[in-house]
Amino acid sequence: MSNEIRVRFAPSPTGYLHVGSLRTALYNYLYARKTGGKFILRIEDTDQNRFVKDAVENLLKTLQSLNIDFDEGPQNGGEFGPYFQSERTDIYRKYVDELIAKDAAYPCFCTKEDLQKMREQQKKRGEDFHYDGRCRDLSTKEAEERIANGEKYVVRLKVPKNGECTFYDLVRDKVSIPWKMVDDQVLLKSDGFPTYHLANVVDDHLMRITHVIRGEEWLSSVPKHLFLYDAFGWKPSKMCHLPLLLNSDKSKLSKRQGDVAVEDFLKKGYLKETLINFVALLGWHAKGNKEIYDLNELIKDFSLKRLNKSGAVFDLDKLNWMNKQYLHKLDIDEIAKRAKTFFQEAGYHLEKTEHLKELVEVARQRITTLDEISAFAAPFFKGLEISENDRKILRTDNSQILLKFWLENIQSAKTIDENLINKLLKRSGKELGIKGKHLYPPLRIALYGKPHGPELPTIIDILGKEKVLQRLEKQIKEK
RNA sequence: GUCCCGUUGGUCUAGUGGUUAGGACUCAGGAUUUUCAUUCCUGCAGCAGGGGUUCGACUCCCCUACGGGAUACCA
Repeated sequence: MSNEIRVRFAPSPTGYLHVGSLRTALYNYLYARKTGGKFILRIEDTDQNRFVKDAVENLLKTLQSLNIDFDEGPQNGGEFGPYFQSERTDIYRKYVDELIAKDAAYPCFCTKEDLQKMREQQKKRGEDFHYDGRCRDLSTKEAEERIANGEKYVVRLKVPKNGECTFYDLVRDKVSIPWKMVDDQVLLKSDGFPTYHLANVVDDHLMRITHVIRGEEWLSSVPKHLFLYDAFGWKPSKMCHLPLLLNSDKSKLSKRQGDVAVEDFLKKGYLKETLINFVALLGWHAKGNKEIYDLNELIKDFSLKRLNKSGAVFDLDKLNWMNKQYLHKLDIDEIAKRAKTFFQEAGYHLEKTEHLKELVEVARQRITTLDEISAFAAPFFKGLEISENDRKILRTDNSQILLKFWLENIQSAKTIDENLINKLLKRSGKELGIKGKHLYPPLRIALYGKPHGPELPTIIDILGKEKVLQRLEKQIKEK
């Protein structure tokens, strides 16, 4: 049991699930499932200024809808809770005291104004900002007195002044960072909440996290964390820093350049299978050329050893291609079920379910995202919007003869099926001398509103006899 | 600025001390299809640059360039 792998996804609830976060969550999940370990969700809500209502609910809902589930976390509990950091402040307090006692941290009484002044002076001298350590060597007595007097304070990390911190990252191997680049970071804020650095280390230890798998933006904070582990006398988790997800200009993937929220992609009709598959391949790849993976296959093939080192551009073109793959591939009933939401949103109702299925089948071949299905299906539900150019085609003598012929024959037909339609198509050629581009486009325009689209038998079947007759009649009258 | 990390076609990537550097997306052309879509075929295009090490480097080492990240009482 003691060598069980335990990994965590530790988002801060800022309102929505970022696709980068999804990938981080996914890799953690895959690693846990691959190794038979545990996957833990921990909410990093230590910033009271960034509190967003319902953010946690949204997060859980989104992850759930992608079938990523946790072994421990806010919803299912676990023996290492609570899993909200905001409910663990007493714990952090205790460990901060321990750090101070061990001379690894110190109280700092500098105010925001003091820091601002410090910043300005350093800027004048052309230096970059760092805390100058003026409270670092206050005597214990003085510090205790000032605290007793009710002075506001924070607790800072007492980082070494010289040397460098060397560690091994599972993705990047050996990394060295000089201590002089590491600031006396605040660990405990004046509101009593911890900063990320403290909470993260304390919780990862207490929750027995064996592998920290997170974004590369944390790489340069690792020395602070290792310093804390060391001060506490704890064994650090293994570090694994993932390459970043990038905008097409190669900057860190951000909201400014398009959608980054998983829920937005879902709303737009990207399938969960696509999202999982696509994001999994941004920074990881198994040997070989396989690139369509379902969740189980990912679990089977996943390995931290095959993580990439360099950032990956989130390419919409390829996402679209992959979504089409899944639209074609997934079970038709499943697609139909999911399409219902979009039909409902558009206010479309089909009486016969077999027609729904038929419609979804032709639609899935021609759309990129599922939300396009309502526009694709519109001609079956609403009045047709025919372009002026297409109307001209309908008004030709040729078209009028053709439409009348079809109207009469369908009117008198007992059953209308593919067989009949094909016969009529042939007879149109033989008896009327109308074929090819004089045959198909006018019929399709009259019935579907556009010269391009599904096969005629399909259109006619979904429409039903009554609507077919109405539409043919209308174009004959409107000549 | 400083520190850290990275660099195989436009994008995602496979790959080896000796390969015609492989696949996918995109794009272009073609075939099939009544149309559209699908599918299939073909094509365009790549090891950032310079030094080493080596009989031989895309592959190992160093430098440069470029890109990104970090430099908060945010995570």
